[in-house]
Amino acid sequence: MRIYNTLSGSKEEFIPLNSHGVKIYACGVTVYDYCHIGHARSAIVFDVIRRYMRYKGFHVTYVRNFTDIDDKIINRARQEGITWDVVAKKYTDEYYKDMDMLGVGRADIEPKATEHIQEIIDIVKGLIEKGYAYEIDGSVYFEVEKFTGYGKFSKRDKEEMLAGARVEVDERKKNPIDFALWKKSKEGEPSWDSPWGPGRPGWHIECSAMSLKHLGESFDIHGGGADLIFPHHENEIAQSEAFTGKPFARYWIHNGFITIDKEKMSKSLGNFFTIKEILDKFDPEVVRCFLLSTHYRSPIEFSDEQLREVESSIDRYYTTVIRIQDFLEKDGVKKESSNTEKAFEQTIVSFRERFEEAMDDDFNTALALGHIFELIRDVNRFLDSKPSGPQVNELLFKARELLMETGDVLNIFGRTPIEWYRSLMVTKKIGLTGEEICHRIKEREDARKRKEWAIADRIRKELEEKGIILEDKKDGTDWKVKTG
RNA sequence: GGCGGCGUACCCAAGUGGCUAAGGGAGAGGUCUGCAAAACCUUUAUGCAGCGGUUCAAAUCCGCUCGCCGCCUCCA
Repeated sequence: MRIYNTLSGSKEEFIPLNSHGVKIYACGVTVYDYCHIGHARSAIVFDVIRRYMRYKGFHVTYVRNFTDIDDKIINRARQEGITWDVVAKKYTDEYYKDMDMLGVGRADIEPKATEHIQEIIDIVKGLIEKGYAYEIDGSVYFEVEKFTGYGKFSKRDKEEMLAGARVEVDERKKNPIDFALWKKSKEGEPSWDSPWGPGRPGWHIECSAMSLKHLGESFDIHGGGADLIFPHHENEIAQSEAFTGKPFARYWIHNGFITIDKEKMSKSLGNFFTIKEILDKFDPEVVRCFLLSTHYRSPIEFSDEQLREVESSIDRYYTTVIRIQDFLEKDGVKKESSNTEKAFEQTIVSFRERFEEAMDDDFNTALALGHIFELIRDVNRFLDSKPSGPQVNELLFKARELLMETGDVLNIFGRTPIEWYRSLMVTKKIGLTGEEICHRIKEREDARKRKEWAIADRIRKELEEKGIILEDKKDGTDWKVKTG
């Protein structure tokens, strides 16, 4: 398995510290507002990485934190006239709702900053003792100049940073780029007791404390959005390595951004969509598949049009599943096996290899999806050849299993076609019930028996206008929700 | 200004030295169908922003130019 490591700026063979266990820490969210689709991307990317690692047989310990105390939470609490912990609780709950919808699994450990105050204080104390940090008036800062490798990770010149940026106002830090480990609380702000008086943790220190506690001094993978590379991860490395004297994370994985009109989606620009807003219009599987249809490090341009296209492509999968089911239920006459059957068997045999090859290459989900859709086409082609023979059912069964198994790594394709259409009825706001549709189909079937085509066609058209497509098959008429 | 990334068909998107440049969506034509839908087949890049170079061989490596974006402040 090869992974692009931000640390080296190139793809590296992945070798876990421990041959069977992989330890992953991903930076989670600050719970002060609803999550937007960018948060979803990061969560889904690491969810897939973790799933694929498990698929490959690794025992994964996955840690993803919540930042539940920080300036933004305090500000939000002030705005809403409630306490900070109520804000944190509310948006943590909302986060879970969103992630559950999107099929993002819970991490094995989900630590919160405020549950690790003692660990944080211990590290800050240790850093002061080792001479890497200093206290000024109840706040503690990390002294960047003391840490030799500072800037290496984000490829910034430390000397230049130390010399420049003197715009800092009213700070008594030794150097403007020194960053807070512990912040003295102002009157009325939430605070915890510490050797330096009442205060709260700085932003970066919580991740050092929580990863150290739950994964140890050195672990395999650390990740998050690419905007965390500097200063967050640079600072985390400095703190952690200064404190433990050991190398921190071995592989650093960063996902790219979602863009709107080519610009980064962000809170400050206001060009964002919340997960809730999108899920009101699109099925979660569509969102998930959309986010996986581009390599995780590349930017993705968000648009409804793209989502609709993905919706149509997922429908292609479920339509094929229906075809397989119809075929398996028929259980036709058994004959000699044919050449098409042998070719199809080859496709199936090589499929898993191609899927893994794609995923092994820095989690290339876009390519993996390409292989999946290639298999779907081959299944359809095989079915069109009207195959018969002792092995046909077995092959189709195997193909369906492979699609579901690889889909499971991406956590897509996990439902039945019926569930898919039921969900589309809701997201596409089809103003009809299944019973009403069946009733119309029955009427149309009667008309067809009488060969009253005009009536039959009118019913078809009516339903289509409401978003329902009819499919006449040998033994009856099926319906589905129109996509795209 | 410093550092980094991107530019592949009508749209999205893999591919980063060598078989016919994946896959999805859209369009056109066809097979099938009472008509459809679905599926399949054919078709839409002698071409990978432009120019030059390295090489037997480049979308893929190097240089320059143009265009777009990100980080350098909180940020997934």
